[in-house]
Amino acid sequence: MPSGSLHAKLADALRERIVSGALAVGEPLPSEARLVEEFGTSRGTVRQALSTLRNEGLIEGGQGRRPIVRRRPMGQPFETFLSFSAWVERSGHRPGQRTIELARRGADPVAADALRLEPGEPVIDVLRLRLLDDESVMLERSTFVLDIGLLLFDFDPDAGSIYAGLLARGVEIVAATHTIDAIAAPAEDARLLGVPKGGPLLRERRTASLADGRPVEYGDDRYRPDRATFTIANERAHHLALVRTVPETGEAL
Amino acid sequence: MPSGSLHAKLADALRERIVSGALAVGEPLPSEARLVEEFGTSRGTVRQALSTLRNEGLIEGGQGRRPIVRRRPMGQPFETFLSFSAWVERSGHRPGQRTIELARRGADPVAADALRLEPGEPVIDVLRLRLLDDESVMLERSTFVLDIGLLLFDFDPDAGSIYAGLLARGVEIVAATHTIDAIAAPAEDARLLGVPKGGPLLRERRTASLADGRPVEYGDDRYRPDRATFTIANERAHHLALVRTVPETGEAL
DNA sequence: CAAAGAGACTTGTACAAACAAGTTAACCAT
DNA sequence: ATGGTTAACTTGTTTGTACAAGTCTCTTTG
Repeated sequence: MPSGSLHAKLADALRERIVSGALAVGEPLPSEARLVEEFGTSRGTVRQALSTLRNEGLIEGGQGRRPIVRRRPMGQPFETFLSFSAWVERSGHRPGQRTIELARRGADPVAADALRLEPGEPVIDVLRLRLLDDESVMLERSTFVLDIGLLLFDFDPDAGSIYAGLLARGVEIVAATHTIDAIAAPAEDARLLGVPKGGPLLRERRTASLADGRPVEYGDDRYRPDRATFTIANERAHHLALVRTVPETGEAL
Repeated sequence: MPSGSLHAKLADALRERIVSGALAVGEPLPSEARLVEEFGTSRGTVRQALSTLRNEGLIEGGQGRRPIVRRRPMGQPFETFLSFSAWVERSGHRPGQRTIELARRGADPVAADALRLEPGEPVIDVLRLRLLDDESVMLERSTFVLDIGLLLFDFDPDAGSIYAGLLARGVEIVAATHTIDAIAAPAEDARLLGVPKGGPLLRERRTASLADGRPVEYGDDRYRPDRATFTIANERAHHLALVRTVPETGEAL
């Protein structure tokens, strides 16, 4: 999918060589002069493409030294993090889901706050049990704003990813904030997930937004702690928007 | 600290206007033509500086529209995430610590694996109770490789951040991998943190490395779940190296 | 044999020019 | 007033040139 501009096409071409293995990890890229020759563009355009790859963390290198391949790009980290199905498939397992409830009701105070609505405003609630190789792994409580949530009635939520379904209908989620903590399993959650009541659950709360910044989904996912963890890699250069926060006293379950 | 090149100085100048508030969040930047006029450089140089800020996530905008200020840069997200003291101070609270143990012993298998050592090789173990406003919040078990760990005997670990002390001695940690999950509190941890035995704890395991990639610290931090959470903001454009993983069966506590 | 130097090669920086393409605001006509 | 068109302004893309600065290799020199 060449994105119109020349430097984008060039970046795509070089990225393709990296993912395909034509350029191995650790190997130096062709010199800028060679790329100019090969693609018939100016050096500025070549440098623009290389800058893109550098920002993606694919290549590194300094002055006087040809840039070298740092690593293979991972498919779509954003998709993977947002979509349970995509994550499970990437891990080499088989995803599944059982929709327990799909309802239209008034927003509870927590979800309303996250979605910038008034408590009681109509929203669509979804309660799904998520499976990994037929084993219960995660309990997902999602709240969608009304106009987006109504789309969920158009397709079978048991079929697969809700995000994929929404995307196919033109709803493009481009940003999300995730908060991760641990809670003691309430009776209902413990029963559905097959863990002891009061035992630890890994919780991820999520607010997902569209390109214009409007939040459209609030989610509360609870994982069996022995089946899921979160991993973050951060480097000094590549500053990550990752923050530990102190919740206000009394806010906890 | 102007970094030599013109475009770097220009980026520094604009960044300074943003952090100082001279350019408010949401406000458009001066047009490229104005910046060319003001700084007396070419447009290419101006665009290079703007590209830097864009990559830092400070500005955003599209064709035909002046870029607008997205947000204030946070001081040093890497430091904040690595250092408990820095995190607590940023949150407006008072950090504290009580060193329970500082010992030289053989590496346990888990730490040895993370540090690429053989089990039993000598390492430095640190066990510290971390306080937030005089309240126990986190239990930190760190294992340092020998040459780095020996430096810890030179300064008082109760004084403050170990990272700050190491940095002052020329040990610069530039990369880290964090894994977050939830566990049930063992008896000893429960007693030290003042939580019920078997209740949920938020655990962060960490491997920190130097610039050359050598891992020098393995850490296992356990938080009271009502006093700490992890928050991640990710956007489609700004791909984050953030991955959920499925731990192997039987690996859990 | 080792160290120093020269030269070729490479990437980084900076300037200049021109056109493409999107946005905004003013203007005119209905 | 409203709608559409135009014109000015803005950022995006591309090419060209020139020099600075770092890296590497080969050769010369001690």
